[in-house]
Amino acid sequence: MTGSGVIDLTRLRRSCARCSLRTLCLPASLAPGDIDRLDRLVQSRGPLERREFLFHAGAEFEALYVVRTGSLRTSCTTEEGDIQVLGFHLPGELVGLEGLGTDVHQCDAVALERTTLCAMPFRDLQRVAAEIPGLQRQMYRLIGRDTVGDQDHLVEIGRRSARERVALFLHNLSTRYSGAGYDRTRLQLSMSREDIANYLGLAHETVSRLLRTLSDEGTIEVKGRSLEIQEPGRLAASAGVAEGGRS
Amino acid sequence: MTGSGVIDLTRLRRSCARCSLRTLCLPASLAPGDIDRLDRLVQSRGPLERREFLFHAGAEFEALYVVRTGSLRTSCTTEEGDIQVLGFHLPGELVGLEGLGTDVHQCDAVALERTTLCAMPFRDLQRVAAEIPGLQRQMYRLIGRDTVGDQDHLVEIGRRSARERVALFLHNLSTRYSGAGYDRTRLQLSMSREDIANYLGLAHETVSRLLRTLSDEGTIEVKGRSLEIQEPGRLAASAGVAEGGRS
DNA sequence: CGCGGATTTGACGCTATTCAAGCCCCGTGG
DNA sequence: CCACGGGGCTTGAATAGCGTCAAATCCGCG
Repeated sequence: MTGSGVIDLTRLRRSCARCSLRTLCLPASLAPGDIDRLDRLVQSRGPLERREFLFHAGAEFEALYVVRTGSLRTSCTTEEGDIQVLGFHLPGELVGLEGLGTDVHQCDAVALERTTLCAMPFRDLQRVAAEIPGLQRQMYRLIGRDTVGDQDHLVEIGRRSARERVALFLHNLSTRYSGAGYDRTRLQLSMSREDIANYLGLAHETVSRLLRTLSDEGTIEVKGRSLEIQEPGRLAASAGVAEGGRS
Repeated sequence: MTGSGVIDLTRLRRSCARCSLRTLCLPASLAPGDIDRLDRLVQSRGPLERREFLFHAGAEFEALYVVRTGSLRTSCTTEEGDIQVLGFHLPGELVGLEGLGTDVHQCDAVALERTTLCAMPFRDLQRVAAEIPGLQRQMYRLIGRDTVGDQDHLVEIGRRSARERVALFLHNLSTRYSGAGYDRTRLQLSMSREDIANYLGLAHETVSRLLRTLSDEGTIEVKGRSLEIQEPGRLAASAGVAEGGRS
């Protein structure tokens, strides 16, 4: 599991206090002493290689994870064997919440590229959070953010045309990446067209076609999985949102 | 549903310990003494009449709510003014979680019929939960259940035919109602066809047509908003799930 | 260099939407 | 008590948008 980047990772891992994602993550607005306590329970996890699973549906829920670098896909498989992609998890975002209710993970989580994470064993986290109100509060914030993310997903795929879905998807990705400190106009997609299609409730051919349409219009430029947003305003308009809006 | 009226309700409200929903709700697996503490912070709310709002998007997040009797619809409005129905909330289910992240409600919540609720001021709840591990644990369970509910919704509307969506919707309603102690075969729909359509990402005409189809097949019997499931097995099959399955 | 999976593109058909009209149910007021 | 009105629901017909199937091309990787 802990592949070849150990040294790097260890350094990165050393402390939440120095983590570039700390304002997005659990340490946000914690006192230095409290961050130290949190630090002691956070475990490095990974790197996971592409296609490697973080957990499977049915596995015991042991920890919450935050993506540090890379990305994951969560999905569940229906009885007929077809897959519904539930979400993509980018740096600074939480993974594993769905296990909270039953202590068993309800979906699969798989790395889309080389991915590093922080694991927070839930039992320990709970114990420490009970003593640090700010940490408790921040956990709830992350949970709330996650809930709102699910809502956004619903808004993406309910009663919208395929074109709007694709545009909204790109717009949301851009917003989320920029929140984690990445360039908001250049996206390196880590998921396949099939994944996107499945996430949006479309056929992968449709996704492909619509990327081309948006590209022909000059809104974006696509080359394989690298994508540049050339006209953010037009993209937002195609998505049916005000520029910079949340969903 | 719970008997005929007000007296019953008042008595029920008196204490979580006697509430018929307690095993679904926060008191689950709490010691009697702890239930008393919880009791002291829980406030009765309502009844809300049909069309009355519990909160609006943008309102300050003050409390979590659990539906006691009746039902609510949560929805959000996009910039173009069209509505996405996010969820229906039945007895024993949580409302208001989406406010957790930002301290501001992200959607509207409106009663679909006469509805009573328990309100748990979040500040107090947090304080007490910090001292009662079992309560904290149960809060997480409810949150997890909510997350899984959102996932189910996604599975309902992603990559499924209209027919499957409608069947799955009814199947889920039936499962949820029976979890709260109601008859699993007789449903009294509190939401309009329009609401259902919006929830499922369909046109209301389509919902109407498919209810008729299922009815013609003898799977269900529909008369306005009262609905009887005559062939649960066939309904589950139409929904594409194993009978009794979760989603 | 060549294989296999991912992506693109085209042609065609079906499903669900849209538009339009009529109906039913229920509450309201005469 | 019945007539009226209106919103919700149903039904029909025509259309468009998206899915399906099929084939070609691209690309990364061994």
